[in-house]
Parts: sequence; structure tokens; C-alpha cells
Amino acid sequence: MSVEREISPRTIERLSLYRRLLLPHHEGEDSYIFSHDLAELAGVTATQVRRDFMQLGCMGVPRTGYRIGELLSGISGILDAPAGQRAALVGVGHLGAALLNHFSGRWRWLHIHAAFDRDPDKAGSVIHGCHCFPMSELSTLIRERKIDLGIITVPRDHAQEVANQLIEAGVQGLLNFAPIRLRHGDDIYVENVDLTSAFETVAYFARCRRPSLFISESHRGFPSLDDRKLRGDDVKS
Amino acid sequence: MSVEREISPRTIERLSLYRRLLLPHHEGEDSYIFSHDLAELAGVTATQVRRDFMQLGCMGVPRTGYRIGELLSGISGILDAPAGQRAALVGVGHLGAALLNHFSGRWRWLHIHAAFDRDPDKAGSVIHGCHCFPMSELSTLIRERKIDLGIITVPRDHAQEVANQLIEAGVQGLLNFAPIRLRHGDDIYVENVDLTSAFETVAYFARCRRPSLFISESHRGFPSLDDRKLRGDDVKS
DNA sequence: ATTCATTCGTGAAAGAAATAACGATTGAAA
DNA sequence: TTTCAATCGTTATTTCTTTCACGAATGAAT
Repeated sequence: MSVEREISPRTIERLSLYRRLLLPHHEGEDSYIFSHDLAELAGVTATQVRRDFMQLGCMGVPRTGYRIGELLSGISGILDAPAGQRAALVGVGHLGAALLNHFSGRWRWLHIHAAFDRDPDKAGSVIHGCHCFPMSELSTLIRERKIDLGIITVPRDHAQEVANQLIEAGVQGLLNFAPIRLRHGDDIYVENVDLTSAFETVAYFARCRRPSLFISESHRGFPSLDDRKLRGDDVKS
Repeated sequence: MSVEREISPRTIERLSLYRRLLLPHHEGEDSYIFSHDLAELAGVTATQVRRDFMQLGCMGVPRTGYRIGELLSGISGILDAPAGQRAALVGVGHLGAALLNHFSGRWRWLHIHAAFDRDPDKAGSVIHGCHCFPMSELSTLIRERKIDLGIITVPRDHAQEVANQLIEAGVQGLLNFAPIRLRHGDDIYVENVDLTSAFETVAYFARCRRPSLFISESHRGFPSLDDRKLRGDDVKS
């Protein structure tokens, strides 16, 4: 139970999604769900769902499904640190403030504990329930308050420097919204949220979906076959 | 040149990144860059960079590198629609407004043309340079103004309905920030930006990076070997 | 001119991730 | 009780992506 195999990022992301999708279905201890129903909600195949839960150690029962409560605690056992985790957000611009709002008070075990901004006017203020401090206090506060995650929402040209400061102060992971790739050691985990790439990617594939421009081969879509063809579900091919 | 092989989403995302990283290096017609230098900036291997450019049709020259101007126009040839593309953003909350600000006036060929919100107070206002309209005008405006992309920043419980309206009105692609997976036909491309998953994923792997808790096998990191070992670069293994 | 270390392009190999396939199990219906 | 269709767990397969490896090309140094 202590030394387990590391789970792949893709799986972790799906587990996070499953949990959100399951929560509204968790009514009482006797709620169950089938792999293909969750698969539909999550936009993946039923096989994928079963495989993910297998990795989690959650067993389902044929013709009954998976006990939702068991799934939820299984997922929490993986995703949530028992002692909780704290994040610091650096760069309280429009995006930073929006994230403070988005994440504020959403979870007990994972929350944004402090925000930092270069602008002295923002220091001392409380934005969406989060205290904002000047950059000069970053190192000290991160160390003192045992903050182990950093969220970077500063402009491009300051991102690397901020990352260095955060890492120096001891954070283990970074969520980076700046449009670059940060340099960092192997002991730091960095997740990039690249809004520009996302937007341009949608634009590209939206164009490709116009028939006759490209040879469409439906990748990354939801073929959604697997077992459900046996049940005679509506499969529009 | 007209019917080409569709490029994979991963590659498209990298091309978008390459372009941003190259732009500051494009000084004059005679700027060149080596695959391994761009690789370092992008946090990928040199081989990957060369592969991507091969797919693009851009050839480099040994001991000289790739002409940056050629790369940029090659990438633009793939990513940018000659006629331009317009997006509509639905849900002008904190996140929506931040995105309006983030994307406003950033590109000629791809921009957010209109915003929509349920709140009547917002209708008629201009937010970060973008006109905001009531939901009732969504269908008409999207059709009239030939908007082909949708950005969804509404709360979870409204996301599917908004997606339906956008699709009904004719958009080809969606950029979804709501924490669910949207149901949609195969002819629509949907890119999910899952902030919660991203946050929870960082939290998980930040914990894992503490030695001795997991068998670290460095996936998704930058092994960064390839040719550079031949050049004797500093490879800290 | 010749040599040589570098860098490129790309086929082959490896690795990762998703899907298909199928025996085993189970609850429900006859 | 028996039958049966539905669902599960898991192995095998496929598909996709990345990396390796190496011959070819090229500019610079001598």
C-alpha cells in the first residue's frame, strides 16, 4: 500500500473527471453505476473505465456495476493528500483572479493558500477570499506555511523567474499558464495549461472537420463501440 | 497540397508552441535556429522537433539549422485559416472575462468576435473590447456573422445546453472550460480545458516526486538524450 | 583540397495508450 | 432450478507517439 506503481497522468486526469461526474450520482450507500454509463458521461470507452478502476483496485460486480461510494473513496485515496496540500498563485491579473475565484473553497484538502503580485496596490488586499502579498514575501511565506504547489499566471517574460523563486522556496509542482515551457529540474512536476495552443488547436480541427478538406480518420473522438454493440445500443456509424 | 494527411492534435499543439517561441528569434530574413535549441525552449527532444518540421515540409540545413522565417510561414500555413476564423464566448463570468482579455487583439486571423451572457446587465456592454449580447441573440448572430468556434465558460449545469445551441447555430469547434464532457456529433471538434483536473494532477505528481514514495520512472519528463550526447552537452542523469 | 565535427532526415525500434476480444460471473426471468 | 443476457476483469492486439540510430549533407578549420 505504501510503494505503489505510479499512475500515468492521463489516468489521473480521468480519475479526477470520474470523481466530479460521480459525485451527483452518489445518493446513499447503495448507488451503483455501470462502466458504460460512466464512460458515456466521461466521453471515453467502457473498457477504459474498467481498466482505470482495475488500476484503482475497485472491483465491480457483473449486472450490478460499481458501488459509487467505493469508487469515490478509492479515487480520493489516490488524489487527495491526507495532510492536505497548499498552493500559491503568483500573478493576480485577470486570469489569476479568475482562478482564485474558480478554486476558492472548492476542496478541503487542496486550496490556494496565498496569492502574490508585483503590484504593491494589490498586496494586503483580499481577492476572492485569498490574501494577496507582495513578491518580496514569497520565499518566506512559502517556506513558513509549507506551501508545496505554485500556480503561475504572470506575463511571459516573468514566468521563468517566478518559477525559479517558487522552486527555490521549495514547491514540488507547478501549474503554468504562461505561454512558454519552464526550465526546471526532474524533481519538479510542471503541468502546462496552454490557452493559446488550445484555442489554435480547436480552430485547426474545426476547419478540418469540414468534409472534403482532409482525410478524416476520427482520432481522439469517441468511437464508442466495445461491449455496447452487444446490447444493441444506438451506434451511429 | 489541398488534400493532406490530417496532423495529430499533439503535433498541432507543438506547432502552436513553436511559433510563439520562434517569434522573438525572428530578426531579419537570415535568422536560423537548430532543432536542439528550439527543442530546449519547447521542452521536447530535438528529434521531435525535426519530425514535426518534416511533417510540415520545412527542410533544414546541416550545420546551419532551419530558417526561422520559413518555419513561421510553414506553421502559419497550417494553423491559420486564410479567411480568418471567428469565435463566440458564452458565459462572461470571471473566467470568461479573463479569456476575453487574454485573447483580445492577439491575432488577426483568429479572434473572439462576440460574447454572450445570461445576465441582461451585461448585454450591450463592451468587455475587454468585446461586445456582449443576450443569449436570445446567440443563434442569429452566430449565423449572420459566420462564427465557427465556440468558447464555453458557463457553469456546469448550463454547459451542455449552451453547447447544443452553439452547435445548432453552426459552430464547428468548441473550447470547453466547463468541468464536464459535452455530448456532440462526430462532426464537431471539442477541446476540453479541465482546470480542476490540471490542478489535481499537479497536486498528485508533486506528492509523487518526493523520493521513496513511488517508483519514479520519469515519464513525460525530458530524458533529453538523442544527438546531444554526441556533442557532450551537460546531461545530468 | 581535405578533414572533421555537427546537424539533418528518416527508417526502424521502442514505448505508451487505447481498444478489441473473450471467458467468467452474476442477477433476473422463466 | 435452469437459463440467459448483461456486465465484469483481463489478456491480447492494435494504434498512436516518441525515441533511437545512423547514413548523408554541410560549413568551417587547417
